[in-house]
Amino acid sequence: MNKPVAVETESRPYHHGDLRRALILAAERVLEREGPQALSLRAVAREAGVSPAAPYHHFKDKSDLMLAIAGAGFEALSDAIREAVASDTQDKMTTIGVAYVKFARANPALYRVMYDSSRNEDAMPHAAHEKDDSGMKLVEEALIRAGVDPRDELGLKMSCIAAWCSAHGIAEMVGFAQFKPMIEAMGGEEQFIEALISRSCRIQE
Amino acid sequence: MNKPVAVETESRPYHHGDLRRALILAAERVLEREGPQALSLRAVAREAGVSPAAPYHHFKDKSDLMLAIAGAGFEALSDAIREAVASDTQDKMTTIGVAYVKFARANPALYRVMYDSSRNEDAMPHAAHEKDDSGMKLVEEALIRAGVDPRDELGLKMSCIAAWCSAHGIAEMVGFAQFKPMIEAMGGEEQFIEALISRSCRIQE
DNA sequence: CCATCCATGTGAACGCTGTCAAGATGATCT
DNA sequence: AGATCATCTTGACAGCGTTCACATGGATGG
Repeated sequence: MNKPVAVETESRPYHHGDLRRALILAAERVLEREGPQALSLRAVAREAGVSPAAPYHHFKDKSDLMLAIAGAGFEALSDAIREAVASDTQDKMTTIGVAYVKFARANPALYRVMYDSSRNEDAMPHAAHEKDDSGMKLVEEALIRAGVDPRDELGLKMSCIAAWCSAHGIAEMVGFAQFKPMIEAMGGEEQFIEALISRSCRIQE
Repeated sequence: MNKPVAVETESRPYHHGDLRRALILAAERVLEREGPQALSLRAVAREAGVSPAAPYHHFKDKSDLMLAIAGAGFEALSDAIREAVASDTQDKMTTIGVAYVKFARANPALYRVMYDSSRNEDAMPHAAHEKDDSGMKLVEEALIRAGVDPRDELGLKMSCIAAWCSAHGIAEMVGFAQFKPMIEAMGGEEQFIEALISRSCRIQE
């Protein structure tokens, strides 16, 4: 009944402990070290120290692996947002938005994987976004605190989605080279992001 | 001594016709027929009826080809926006935004290629976005017409960027499966998009 | 306590990809 | 005409995702 959990970089029994988890961790390592282009199934297996065919006993195919990695990413993102909410600021919506974009900018490769696998359309029924729904809840609360009518369920959800879309768009585009002069004019990326967020996620009455 | 300076509008085809252009057209055909996953250099060459190595005489590498395809896409997008502006509607900003998202939804594979190559960061100096700048101008005009102070250059540009980011975010996320119930609740994708756009791109005074 | 099962590993192979070096082709310029 | 040189082909290489047959060894039941 021995359940070997969390065998990170240490012991390596010839039969692996928890390869599934190890593969996801290895993937994150590869992602950080070499970027999203280099995130091949074989590279992950190599990093984890197993043969290229081994992952197929834990994931249906490559995109299934990516989905798992994305899932871990969404958990981390959710944590980041929760943390941002915990800090006491006045404008919760802006705080959340900035935290979101900052996460994306801090983990660009991971963020890319998260949304690339999300867009696979055919692979969404099992919802890599379950975790993100918790973020959704936080945004709804922030919106209510900001003055949106809590009983207007539809409007609440639409505002939430609109904010999410804006944050995503900003996250993806902040890095564009053509914005560099603009970023300098605003006094740094941080200010640039905050300005965009507060412009986009503002509540309207 | 006729040295045609790599113009893209109407340059003298050298050998067997204008392969460069033919490749871009072939790429768009492949894109429409088989989606962005299938858009390999070899597939494009195959579609154009040349050997896999032929493209290398017209493009530095694959991502260079993608950049050219993306460029054509941005031109088309710019046209779509211009057309939307030409139609007489009251809320120009919403009209532009809806046109933008509709274009992305109508050509999802192309749109993906456009922004994937944009994000390559290292490959941006030669600006696949030149064409999009014309769209930028249109948005600025719409903003001014909507009441933004024309003399506040920085604010104008920031509003423009914010709108662009929102539109991009919406374009990328509308297809997500988890929004399906929401789209139905709004009475169709068209209404859904318009609601999001008008929520995100509204001017604030 | 040993035999057996079966999830989990390996190795080799397939067809695909991007890329390059070397050679063929043929339009253009003196 | 012959020379030049951009263009295109051929053939090769490594790396990719994926599959198959086979090896391994910890858990299970007799």
